Amino acid sequence: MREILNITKALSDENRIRILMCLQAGELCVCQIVELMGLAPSTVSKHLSILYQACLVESHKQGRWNYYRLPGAGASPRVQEAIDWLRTHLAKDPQVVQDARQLKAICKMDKDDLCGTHYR
Amino acid sequence: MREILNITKALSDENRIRILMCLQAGELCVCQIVELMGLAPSTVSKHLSILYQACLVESHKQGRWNYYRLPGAGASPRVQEAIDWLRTHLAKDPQVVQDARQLKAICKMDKDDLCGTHYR
DNA sequence: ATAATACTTCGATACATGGCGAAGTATCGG
DNA sequence: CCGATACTTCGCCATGTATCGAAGTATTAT
Repeated sequence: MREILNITKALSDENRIRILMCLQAGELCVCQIVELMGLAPSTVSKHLSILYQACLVESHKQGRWNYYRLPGAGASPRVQEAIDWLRTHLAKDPQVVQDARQLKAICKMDKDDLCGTHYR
Repeated sequence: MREILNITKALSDENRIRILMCLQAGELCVCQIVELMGLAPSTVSKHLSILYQACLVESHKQGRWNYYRLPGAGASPRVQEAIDWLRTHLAKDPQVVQDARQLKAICKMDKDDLCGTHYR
């Protein structure tokens, strides 16, 4: 029950769902997600940690950058099915489609420039 | 997105998930759910209205009793899949199993006696 | 009608959650 | 080592949510 609730609670916030949907395109580093969502880095970090606790994302550190991605084939069925459910029913969602479009632009930007705009 | 969030928000509370799982056994009237959950009738009513808004339950009135049940075959895939996901991954959950057991006893009780204990 | 029943809605309260900025941590460049 | 970078954690505040009891509504019994 605890694990199921971790998942449903994690999915009960629009911003966290948007983050998950964006990760369909491949792994992203935090600064890219911050840019996309237009939220404070600390807020995004919190969202990511909630998704991580629920096993809805995996992360790995590479130098100064933390990358997050959707869980791989080794993930539990309850997690995979939950993500598949979202993918299926949000594929045409306007917000999700727009995020995917904006994400393409963000991925073309230089990562150093990106982070530079979030901190000073 | 709104509909998906209605569902995930509705499922982000343990008591509401317990209610849904109990309805697998068939439709129940509010007083039976109140007895099972050990919550105030007003609280249960609120939970049921949230589940109803999310289309996760259907209801019909029969005299003074309001019955709630899981959605039928006409329900949207997103709702059916969500409920199936819960069923699958909570089938052996201790709380869910215990609720199912207690529910059998409650269904044998007289409905008038049941409601009599919740109001005065 | 009147009273009782079976809820639902309302109002208040306590706790949980999302948001931010500031401070802390880990890594890299010079 | 020292400063800069890329986060994460902490502390705070505003909003949202779960809960209850009280009041309101609809139906049935007398």
